[in-house]
Amino acid sequence: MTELDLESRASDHDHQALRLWLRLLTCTHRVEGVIRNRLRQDFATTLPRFDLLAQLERSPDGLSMRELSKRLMVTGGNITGITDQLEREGLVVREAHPSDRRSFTVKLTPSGRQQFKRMASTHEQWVVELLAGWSAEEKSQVHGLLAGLKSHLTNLPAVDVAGPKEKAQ
Amino acid sequence: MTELDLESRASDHDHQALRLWLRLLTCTHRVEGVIRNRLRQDFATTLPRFDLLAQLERSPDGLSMRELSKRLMVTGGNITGITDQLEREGLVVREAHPSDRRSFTVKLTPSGRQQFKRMASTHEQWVVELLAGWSAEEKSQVHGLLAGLKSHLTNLPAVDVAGPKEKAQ
DNA sequence: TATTGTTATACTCTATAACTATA
DNA sequence: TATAGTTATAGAGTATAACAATA
Repeated sequence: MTELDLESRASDHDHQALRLWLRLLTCTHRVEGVIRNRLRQDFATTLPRFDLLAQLERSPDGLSMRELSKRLMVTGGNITGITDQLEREGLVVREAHPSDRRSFTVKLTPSGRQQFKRMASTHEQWVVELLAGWSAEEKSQVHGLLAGLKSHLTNLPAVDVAGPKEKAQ
Repeated sequence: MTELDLESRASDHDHQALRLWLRLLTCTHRVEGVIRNRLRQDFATTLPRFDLLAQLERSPDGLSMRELSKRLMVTGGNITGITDQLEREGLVVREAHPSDRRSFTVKLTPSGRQQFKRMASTHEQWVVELLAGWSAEEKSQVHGLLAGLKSHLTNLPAVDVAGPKEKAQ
């Protein structure tokens, strides 16, 4: 199986960008797949749920549904669904917004915060393990190189960008 | 950094891995999202369909369903579904296997090959454009660095790996 | 009128498992 | 019994659109 991945798609050619992209995709998907599997097996959770909790952990005052939707770059209906699950399980609560009665403030419960911290610490160990193919020096190099790519991607025309369509203006 | 004791250095490296992973994930997802959007808008197709065609393009004698399943690393039922679509659209055909009557050989039709070539060339231009944040020299660096990560990931215990569960033995 | 959030719905992608036909 | 492929089903994960309440 080692040689028969997506990357082999372009192996006959000398197309640098394409070969690089396929290798990048292969590596990222493999790491992501392991993390998804382990989140499910060890914590009975998923990446979007984990990401939502991670956002809340960084915002002790809580976040509105709208703000969560923007940060996770998915549409509101999905945030409603994930929040419903997490609230049922006692990890988060919706609190009434003090001044805007349309809005909720979603917060971690004490138990949710505690559970998330445990998950996050395990998750970080996984990432350390999975990226252990790189030395600290190499990690630093890749991190720097990715900064350049990231800034290039950020300057792309918005029409191309992934995620829900923002209303123009 | 050099001033820190071993313990904080280790912990700093841990955060390094996590930060690097999040940046890697962000960049990859952004590129992937753009490509998915454009495949849908410009060619009314999807990444798995594109990948299946790409495998067939590299195998002029065709591939069995089982072989496609292994190469795309998804289970057989999914290959049946994608192949059904592509066959309905005239891009591929199932041919009887000469000696094994259980098996099909899936091949590109002439029209499918032509259409795929057009898509693949456009797809490559997209990748070139999206990775233009890196110079040729930087692309080459990243490609080399990813080789190290890829080989580390390949040596992970199979139990962790993403994709369908292979029958042990 | 615009915004916040919910509901309903649909589509893609993927997995598991039961099944048929053949080896 | 084992394998190739199909079918059926389920569940993530995501989007769009219509809607109610409120701003």
